[in-house]
Amino acid sequence: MPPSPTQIMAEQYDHEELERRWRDRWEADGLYRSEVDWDRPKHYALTMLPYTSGDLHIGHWYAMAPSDARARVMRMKGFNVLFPIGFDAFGLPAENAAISSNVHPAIWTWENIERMRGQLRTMGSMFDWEREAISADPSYYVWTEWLFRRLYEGGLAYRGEAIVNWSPVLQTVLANEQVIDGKDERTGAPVEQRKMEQWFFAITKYAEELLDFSTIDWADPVKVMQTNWIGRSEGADVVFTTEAGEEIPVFTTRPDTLWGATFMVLAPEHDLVDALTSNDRRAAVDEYREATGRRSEIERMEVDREKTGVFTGGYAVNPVNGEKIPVWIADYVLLSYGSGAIMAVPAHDERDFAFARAMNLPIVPVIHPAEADPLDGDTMTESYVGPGVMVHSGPINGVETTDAKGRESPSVAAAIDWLGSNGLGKEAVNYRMRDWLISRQRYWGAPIPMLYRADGTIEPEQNLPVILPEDLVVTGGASPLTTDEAFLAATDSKGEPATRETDTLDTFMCSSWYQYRYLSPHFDAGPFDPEEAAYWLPVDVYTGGAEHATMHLLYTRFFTKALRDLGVFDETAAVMESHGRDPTGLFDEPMLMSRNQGQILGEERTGDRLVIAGEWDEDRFVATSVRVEDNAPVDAAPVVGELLEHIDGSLQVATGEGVVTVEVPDDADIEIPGTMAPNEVSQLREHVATQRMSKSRGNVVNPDELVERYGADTVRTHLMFAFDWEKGGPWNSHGIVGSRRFIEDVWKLGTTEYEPTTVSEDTSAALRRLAHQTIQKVDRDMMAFKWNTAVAALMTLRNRMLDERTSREVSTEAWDEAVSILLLLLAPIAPHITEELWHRAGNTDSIHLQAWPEADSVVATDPTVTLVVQVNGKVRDRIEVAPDIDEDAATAAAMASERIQTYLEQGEVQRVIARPPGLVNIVIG
RNA sequence: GCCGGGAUGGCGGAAUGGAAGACGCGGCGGACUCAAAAUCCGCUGGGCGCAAGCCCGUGUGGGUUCGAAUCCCACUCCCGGUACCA
Repeated sequence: MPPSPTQIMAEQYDHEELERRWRDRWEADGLYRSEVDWDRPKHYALTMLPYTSGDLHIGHWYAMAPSDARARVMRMKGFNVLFPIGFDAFGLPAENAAISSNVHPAIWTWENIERMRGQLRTMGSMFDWEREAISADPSYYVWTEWLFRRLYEGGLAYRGEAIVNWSPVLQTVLANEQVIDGKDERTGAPVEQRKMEQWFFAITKYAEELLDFSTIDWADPVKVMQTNWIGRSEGADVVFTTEAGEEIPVFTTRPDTLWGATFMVLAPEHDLVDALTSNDRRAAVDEYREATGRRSEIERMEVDREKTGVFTGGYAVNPVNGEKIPVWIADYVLLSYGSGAIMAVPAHDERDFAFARAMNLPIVPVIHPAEADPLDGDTMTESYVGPGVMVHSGPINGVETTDAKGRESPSVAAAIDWLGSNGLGKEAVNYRMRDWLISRQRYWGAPIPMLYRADGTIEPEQNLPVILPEDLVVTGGASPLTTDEAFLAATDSKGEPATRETDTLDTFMCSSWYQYRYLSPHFDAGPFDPEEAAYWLPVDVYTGGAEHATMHLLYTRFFTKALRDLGVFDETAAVMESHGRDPTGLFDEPMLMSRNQGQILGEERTGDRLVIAGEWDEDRFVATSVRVEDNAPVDAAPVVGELLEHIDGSLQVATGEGVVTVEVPDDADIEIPGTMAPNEVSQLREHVATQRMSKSRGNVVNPDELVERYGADTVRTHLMFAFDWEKGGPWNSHGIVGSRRFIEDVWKLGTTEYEPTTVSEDTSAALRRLAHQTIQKVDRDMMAFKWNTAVAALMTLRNRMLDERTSREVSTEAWDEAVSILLLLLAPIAPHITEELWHRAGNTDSIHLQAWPEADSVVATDPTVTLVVQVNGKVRDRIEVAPDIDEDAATAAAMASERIQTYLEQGEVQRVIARPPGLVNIVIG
């Protein structure tokens, strides 16, 4: 028997040679250059730009490869696609590297970019590198500065006060992550909460508009989180007065309970605390304020925490009834929320109640609960927040109160109206969201282009850019900008000497507008070229980490709205109109659609199994020898188990009976098979739990090694296949072989000749049916960001094709069509191998320039479907029926089923639920 | 604490009111091989049964429904964010 074509040895799949060859070819051909073409529909796909952390890790691939694949599908669907990349290059880690490794932030950053570029290229993504933008490049940050100036001139940037982490030892401000337990992580010195002058953006002016998501398709959880973050609440501003006549404004959502206010609480940092504090209370107040400075905001907001606070000795007058009430300070009141002061109504507020009970303050109920006895302030055990009728409340006595918020509740409406007509307060809306603090007392960031004149006035620098000097040394103390004479010396617009601002900009500002810089990174007449922007804007689909839900994704929305109002898009709108594109609403939001992936965590790793000899010394075990042995039985030595942790020469070992602490003296024998003697304790492998990858944990998965071993196509396919993308999860190094086998099978299918023996029309039709169903499935899933099921559908097609290659019953036409569909659908996911096989099949132009396959719905329709027959909800039979079967016929078929008969005899048929063609449920009783 | 998300075989996951476990990893059995790897074929949620088949099963406890992994209520644990990590 002559060898069948399938038996001919297929050419070896050499991923390395093939992938490199095609990447070079694509680059030489300019395959991924995106240029404005008003005759074609555009698609701007964007993946969050990476921070220049050093090496790309698997998480970057996880974020970018699917994003790239989807952009490729859009391109095959006929869109002119822009898919750019760049680097978020300013930020704290560069300064940390400067301190720990004595390398300048600029050098560290540019070297990292160089390395990351190379790594990104191996991904085979369709990035248009000619649009690369880097936020730390002067050609970029000149426009960051320029935009700051526009916001300042437009009244959206202002100087204000904020509390910062101040390290008295380092004489600088620390990031929250640098503060551990109230201490500086580097020096261990206590950190103070200090009020400082800072620059802010007035994002709260846009709070209302930011609550409107009606024009964008973003993930629901993000919309909910942003809505809660903004935290709109309705109520009233009411002014209390101190005995000295100073005003204490408060915001309250419950102005109807003003008559129940029995005390006030100010944030310990509140400006009036000093004035209110009596001499005999000063020591206690000062001590409490200092203690508060050591607590984080998260700690302070914990509702369940035991309430603390001190009396200032001062009193305020309740404007509604003229009563004198004591003023306290407590850390549960935050300076940054509302006015930093509250009226306390312990009878009807949970936290106020807890505070009043803890401090023995009076509790006066002003709501008579519906359908219950009146409340008694002395005996209540918890605050009452439900509906009822107002009592002891002067003009609003007898008014109903409900669970509704704001004016919806009659009592709140009545109180607001009464306060208004008596000039004691007015209706107000408060937001939890604060203005955006953009000042950083740091070196490695875009300079804030402002000048301080000798007379104390300020003005923006007109000569941009303000270049960040790169000849300074980062010490970890105060920013070197604050002492650099050459940087500080400036000239104002009148030619007078002035001093430069030394704060730099929050890196979130750099990343709030990068989607615009990508359009024309070399454009020097503005932040972006209106000719490009008019065509490409807005971003059609944005993907990135779910961890950016509130901050980055809110900031970038604000930024776009602000730029719109400042007229930055006016010229772009004019260009749009000249091309017949209506710009209405196109600059209200930066990204029309947004979806977010989860995080890839480090792989869980078991520690070495240790066999330890020695003897017990009370509750610890002192080792004479430690041996690594994978399958050692539990009774091989006194202590046998997995190494969990290694701390200062002692080992934590998980044995069958719990965790044992093992002391390992210097003279103990240590034996690790497969390593060179002498062995040391430090060579033992500890257990690593799944958690975020970091260099210090040693659990970073390096994509370079995976690419070298399996090829970029396999790595891309696997990342899209092995996870629920929106969820993420721990990396598992074992599963990738399955994706590699899939790619190898595709190689086999694409490189071996197919020749049928006896063609079966049914088998051919069945393969065609599956191929066209696969088109439907893959198309739907890729559009819906369900990469894993798209790849699974392709694997299913692969499985069937391998079967039919053996059966040889499929016609050549059906076979060739299936191969072509498989390659075209896989091309966006595995761009290299599909390009190679496409060319081997005799095509001369790139597979990535082909049209996305369209399913023939007639070919894809199944001739029969399975009807599930249930009795009382349990599956008892399955019958093949026509897909268009009606209710009566389905019921008849189900009742006629042989297997069902025994069940029908067991009782009366009560009901039949028919959901043709899939299900009939017979309820018997 | 607050806001958002999650929990399904040994593992990653699929199924968003109608067949639980698609697809893949791993495992088990077999073929090929002197042998191993690779590859190929078969099986693979748990239990009972010679079998036909039956029972149980989606973090926990309750509920709605003819029918619940999916909807509702209460809870447990895990992940992300919490305003200077990005």
